[in-house]
Amino acid sequence: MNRFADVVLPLPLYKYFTYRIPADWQQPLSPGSRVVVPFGRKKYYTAIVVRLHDVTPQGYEVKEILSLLDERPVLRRPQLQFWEWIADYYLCSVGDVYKAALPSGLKLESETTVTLNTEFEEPDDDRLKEREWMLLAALSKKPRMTVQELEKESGMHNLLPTLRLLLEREAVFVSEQIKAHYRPKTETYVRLTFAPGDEAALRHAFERVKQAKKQEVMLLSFLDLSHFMQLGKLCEVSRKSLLDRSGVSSAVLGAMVEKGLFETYKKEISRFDTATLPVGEIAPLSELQQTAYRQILDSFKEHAVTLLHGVTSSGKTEIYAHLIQRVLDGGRQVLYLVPEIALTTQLTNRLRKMFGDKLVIYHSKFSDNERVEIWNTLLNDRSPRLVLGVRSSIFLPFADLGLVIVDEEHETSYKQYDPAPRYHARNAAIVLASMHGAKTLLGTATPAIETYFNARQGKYGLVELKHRFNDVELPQIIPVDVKEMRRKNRMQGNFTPELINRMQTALQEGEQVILFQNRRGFAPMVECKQCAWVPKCEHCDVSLTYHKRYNQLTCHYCGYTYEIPKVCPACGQPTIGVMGFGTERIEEDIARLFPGVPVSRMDLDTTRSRNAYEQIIDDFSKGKNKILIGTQMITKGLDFDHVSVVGILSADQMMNFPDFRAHERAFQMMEQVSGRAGRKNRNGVVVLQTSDPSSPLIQQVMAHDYEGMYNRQLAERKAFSYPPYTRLIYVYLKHRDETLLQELAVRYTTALREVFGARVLGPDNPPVARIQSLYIRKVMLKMELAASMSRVKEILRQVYENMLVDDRFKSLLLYYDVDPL
DNA sequence: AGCACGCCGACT
DNA sequence: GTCGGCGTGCTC
Repeated sequence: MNRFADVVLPLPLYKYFTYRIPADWQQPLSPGSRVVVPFGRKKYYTAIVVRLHDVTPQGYEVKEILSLLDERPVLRRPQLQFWEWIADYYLCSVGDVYKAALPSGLKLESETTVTLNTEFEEPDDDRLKEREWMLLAALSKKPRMTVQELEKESGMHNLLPTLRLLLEREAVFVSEQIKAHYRPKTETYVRLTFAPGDEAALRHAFERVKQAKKQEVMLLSFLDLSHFMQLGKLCEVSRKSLLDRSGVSSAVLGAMVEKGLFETYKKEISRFDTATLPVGEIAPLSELQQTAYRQILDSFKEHAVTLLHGVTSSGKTEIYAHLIQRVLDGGRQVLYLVPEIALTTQLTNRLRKMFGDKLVIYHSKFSDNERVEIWNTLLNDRSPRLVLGVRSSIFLPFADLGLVIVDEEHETSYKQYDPAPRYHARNAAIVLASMHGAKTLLGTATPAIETYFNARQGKYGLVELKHRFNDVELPQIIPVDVKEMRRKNRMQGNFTPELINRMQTALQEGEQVILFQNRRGFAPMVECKQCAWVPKCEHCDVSLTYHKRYNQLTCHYCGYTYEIPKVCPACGQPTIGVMGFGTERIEEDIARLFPGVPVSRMDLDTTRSRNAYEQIIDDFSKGKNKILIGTQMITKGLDFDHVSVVGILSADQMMNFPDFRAHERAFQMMEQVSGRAGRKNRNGVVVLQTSDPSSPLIQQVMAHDYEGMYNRQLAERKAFSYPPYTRLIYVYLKHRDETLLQELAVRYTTALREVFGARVLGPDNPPVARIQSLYIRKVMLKMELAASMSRVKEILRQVYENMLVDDRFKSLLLYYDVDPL
């Protein structure tokens, strides 16, 4: 047996730590197992064994593993390798990945608890100090507390020095408790104290309850529920169901337990409904879907990744279902990734009907206990399963993936932005799939430009579905010139007469309306009130952001600043101003324009709770509300049958967003919301309010011309060296002293520039310049595709090392965002 | 990430 | 003079 184990700790540390395996351990340790190890002076962490060896470490004293938590590893084979890939690619520590990957119920952490010594008396010659007094007073309220609780209770900070003094006096005791988060759910069960089928004992039991009517009822109920007479059956009944069935109080049951007829015990149960569900039929595919299905299978023969580009409502889900069925039949597992907001009951119910209990759902709103159960379910068997999950479900312990589906692959919520690991679940899933020898299918109506580029280059396979299911037509899009309406003074709040009229007609006919308002931008922008001209950066082709503090315009790509022009360069009028936002105003406008019409709003504010989102959707699809106002959220995976009008309140806000992906995003959003109009044999209309109806993007949206948008964007990306022609890495620097931060950021950027030249942009002062009292600077790196990423990362590490020569640099917080969105 | 050690300003 | 604030370094 090996003597040492290298482990990952759930900390942002860029190395593995070596511990001694206790010599007397009988059970063999294996990589992927959890062990509890001491770390630092007093902490204990759950670490994961990465490898075992016999090389005695030099230069420090090795500590011993405290305990082994698992008989069998909690990770399956490619998982550690997958973690290492993510850490390496996204420039973070494996510990960061570990933290994100494992449900916290599987990560025990030590916690210091403080206990009051009741024997303690204050000595006369060495009085307690005030802080000591206060601490003891707080502790006397509850003689046993964690340090965190004590901090809260006493209202004091920095307790540890005081606590140490008290410890020396033996006024308190402290101990490290290892806290297990996961608690299996239990239920009380009841069984008879004699074996099933023991007729004599049963007769005797009836004798004993003859005098007690209620007890007799309970006994009969038990026999009924437990099928006592059927031999070979396990005779147990949950306490709850027994009480329900018999209609007798729990006191009666208690009396029978006293008599020694019944015994009760706790049993671990699943938090999920485990009733075996019938596996339903999957609807046959239409001819077009059938063709696409075959094309996908063909494509998989040559490509590990295939893009299914199918217009909205073309029935992609049915195609997925058939592919899933095929893989499950082959005995392998499937991961079906969806963006957070697309995981609706509409979708889960459909899949439940098709795949019954083979379907496992993994949602961020599940409690931690539920997540542990899902983890264990996958860990404990390798049967074919379909996992429907959000971003983080790529970390589940799959036994044998045969297929990964990434639905709505263009969705930006697949990228984790904060905290580390800053990974893209679509791209990571592709790597995961290849580690399993599985295929990946990316599906969307509006592919990310990077993805479509890969497909066009032949790196991915490409299958297109250009028609909607049942030949429903794509909605008609009517652009309305807001600028003109404003000039003619015909706007009513944010609404053009065209939109109001369309809404009126729809409502009169009993139809519903969806209004789409892009999320309130956090980057203030400047525009010409007269002609809607928006200033752009000469070098980056990106709208400029307005910095109130300096009364300047900045490009948040290259950091270049501009003065605000006094008159508009386009129309010559002195009408330049900061763009207004009016999210809540929409609701007010509606109340005035359509008094009495029931409205609901769906955005981050109104969907915080676990059920609010479902509730809003449910109310709307049942017709309780007639108008739904929403942000991006409403664009996802929702099928409403009575929506005939979709209003896009301001295309400008999306198009002018200070981001090189603004047009791509705007197109995707508009195309996706349009898809909500007119389903079920009816055509819908989309009213698109814009100040520039003739702009190419608006034209492309009108024609549902993804290709056109793609080609035009690609040309711009090439001209300005953006992805997919380059790879981006952002370096974030944070410090609470802004002057120092600025100085160091400039020095860091200069150092990077010495190596990478013009590929380095910045430092930029992002619009959200301060988070939690830390100021932020952002440095951008644009690398050619041909550049060796490992080399680039090596240089980044090197430059950072070199900077550390200056002591002040050590207090700087630095992290990377690879392939940022 | 914590946690301990060590050096400086606001109180006794 | 002491105490507690906070910057810095280390953790197998």
